[in-house]
Amino acid sequence: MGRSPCCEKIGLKKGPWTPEEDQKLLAYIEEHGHGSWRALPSKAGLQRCGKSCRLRWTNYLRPDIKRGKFSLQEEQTIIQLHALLGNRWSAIATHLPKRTDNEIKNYWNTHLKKRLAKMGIDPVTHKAINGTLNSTAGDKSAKVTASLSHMAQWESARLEAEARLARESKMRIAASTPSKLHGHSNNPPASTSPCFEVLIAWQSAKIDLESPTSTLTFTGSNASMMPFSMTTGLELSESNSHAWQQRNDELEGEESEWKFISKQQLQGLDSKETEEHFIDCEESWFPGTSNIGPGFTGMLLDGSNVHDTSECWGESNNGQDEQRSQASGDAENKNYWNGIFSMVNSEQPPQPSPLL
DNA sequence: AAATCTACCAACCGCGCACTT
DNA sequence: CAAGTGCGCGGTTGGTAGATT
Repeated sequence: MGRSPCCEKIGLKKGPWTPEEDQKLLAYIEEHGHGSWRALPSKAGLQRCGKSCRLRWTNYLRPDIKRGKFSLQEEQTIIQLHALLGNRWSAIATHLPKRTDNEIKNYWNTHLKKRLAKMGIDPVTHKAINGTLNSTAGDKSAKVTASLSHMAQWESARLEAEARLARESKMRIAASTPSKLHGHSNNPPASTSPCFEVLIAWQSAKIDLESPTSTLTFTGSNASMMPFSMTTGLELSESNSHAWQQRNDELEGEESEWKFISKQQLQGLDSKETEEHFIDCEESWFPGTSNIGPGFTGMLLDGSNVHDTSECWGESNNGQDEQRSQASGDAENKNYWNGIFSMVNSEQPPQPSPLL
């Protein structure tokens, strides 16, 4: 289908924004919200395309933007998430509060990509280039690659859930308390808790988990197996509740330490409390995750870490102890996903990677 | 001092998706 | 269902400042 230009190009200014233009845009959005970007420039008295205004706002003028040098932790997060997600900068940006996708993309292209290349790591695949890295890491590369593939798959599912939450949250906010500064798709408002729904998505997905190496797809249809509907937030019919509880009970034996949040627990919490509750319970959901290690980057770059994390992710020790491996399969599966979850959502500073 | 190179990053462009008509 | 519209995303470009020759 053909596409009309986003705005009349004739007579519209391009190029760097002046302080006066910034001031106009800022003042207008602070007073009215951005509303329709297409209509904004004329209303705000700007000779700019709406798209340009949106870009200027989201990448520069927004008040919740952190500028300046990236910290080591931020760098590591970017590398780890890039290994998981590839060039999905907006998705990566959701894990780096106050950083924009554009800024992250620029930083990757100008700094991190080159640095990885220098270290002998392919910045696209995050794999060693022709055995540049030590042999231990090379030996594990197949496992790492397989894990990567699954992590990316599951992270995509997780992001779907996050995106859905953001949309619904936005709608709820719009319906209840009109907010002037709405529509920050790159960085969902801090007051919402992706963590909550994300955990549900992870939990529901886990139910279908066969093994860490299984090839499965998660399309969100698993919502029916969740303790409450993804689409309605905290709703749960009695029948579904019962069915869920049954499923929960079935899993209880082998998954005893996996905690499920009851409807009553959920309803008794407001959003903030809910978030805090989940922060609190994260430890019990994912016991021992604080010792996951230096994260994916470390695993990629450091052979010793490969060993450590492969244990966390449920890799058996090369069939050396088949029986024990079989018996501990469930626990390993659990640790596998615990490790991924911990890496992606961990709030604690990762240990410095030896090669960074 | 001037010319050239390099790095950086704000901004632009085109595409695709979701929603509306 | 098709066309139109708005918006977000990712790739790319172009201007500028600093470094080097």
